Amino acid sequence: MGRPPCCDKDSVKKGPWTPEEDILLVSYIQQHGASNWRAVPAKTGLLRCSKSCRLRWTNYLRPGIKRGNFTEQEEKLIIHLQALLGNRWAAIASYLPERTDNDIKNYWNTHLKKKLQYKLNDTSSEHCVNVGFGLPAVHRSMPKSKGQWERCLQTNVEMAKRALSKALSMEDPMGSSVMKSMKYEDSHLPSITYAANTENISRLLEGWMIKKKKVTSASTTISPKSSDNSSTSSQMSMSASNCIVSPPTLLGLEDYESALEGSPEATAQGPFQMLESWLFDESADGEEQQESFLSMVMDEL
DNA sequence: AAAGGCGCCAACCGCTTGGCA
DNA sequence: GTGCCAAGCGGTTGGCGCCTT
Repeated sequence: MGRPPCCDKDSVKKGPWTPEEDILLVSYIQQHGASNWRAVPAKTGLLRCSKSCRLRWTNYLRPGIKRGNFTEQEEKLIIHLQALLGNRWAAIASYLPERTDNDIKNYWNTHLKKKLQYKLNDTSSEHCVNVGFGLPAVHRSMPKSKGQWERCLQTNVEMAKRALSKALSMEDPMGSSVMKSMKYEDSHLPSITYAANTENISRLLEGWMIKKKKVTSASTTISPKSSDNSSTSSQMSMSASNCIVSPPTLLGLEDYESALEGSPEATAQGPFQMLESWLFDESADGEEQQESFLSMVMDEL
């Protein structure tokens, strides 16, 4: 007994979406909002399953999505965040306004992973941690012996902290530009580079975006993707924002904490203290701490 | 010019999570 | 407490286009 299919597979269309389908979906969502996906195929007449509709909207049609080449800044931020969070693409995407988790995941798998592997091969393999900025996830480069493993872990934690520090640093043009763009996103619209087949849709949505932007521009809360351009897309990214507070899951919490005890950085003052408790203390109110951490960082900018 | 290889990315699959009755 | 359903998420796949021979 396998899992039942999410939809009636015989009558469901698969493969690339046509512009006509896109328009049907967009106009439905304009009228009814992006909720109750199960009803979407029936109401729109689309021969697609609800999941497919949701995915199409989330990844390509929703306003405010930037497509095309990743900037160097975005690339660096992805690398840093991947080192911190692992393959939690939704969490990473929550720090990159305008990019979807799918996009980031694809970019990581096709470009960044290879790039980093190449760099790693270039550098010495004698140290247990070849992890600088741009390293794979913390849990990836685990040496075999326990002593090595612990040293490695400590270094990784420190690296991760440094990576975030760099990403958030005022001095670092990348960090500041990213954070500032998060803060002031509402004041200047990004250059949207939709793929050819969605260009028309984006034009179609333009008026709607402007209308929605007026409603949301009052919001000044600093949290990942908090300044999404539309109320609908805010809805869509809500879950992604919510999930960023969990610590990496492949290593035990105790391991992280014991590793931190041995690290001089563990006693660091300022934002890192909050970052650490945010990262490592699951029992705490993570969301609240995350908010205050980010607010603190933003205040410093 | 043609064929095969390869990389990229849109879309799918299926597991997990959260909400509700 | 339990089961069901909808939605979220990450891994994987398949097709298309570009590159190389």
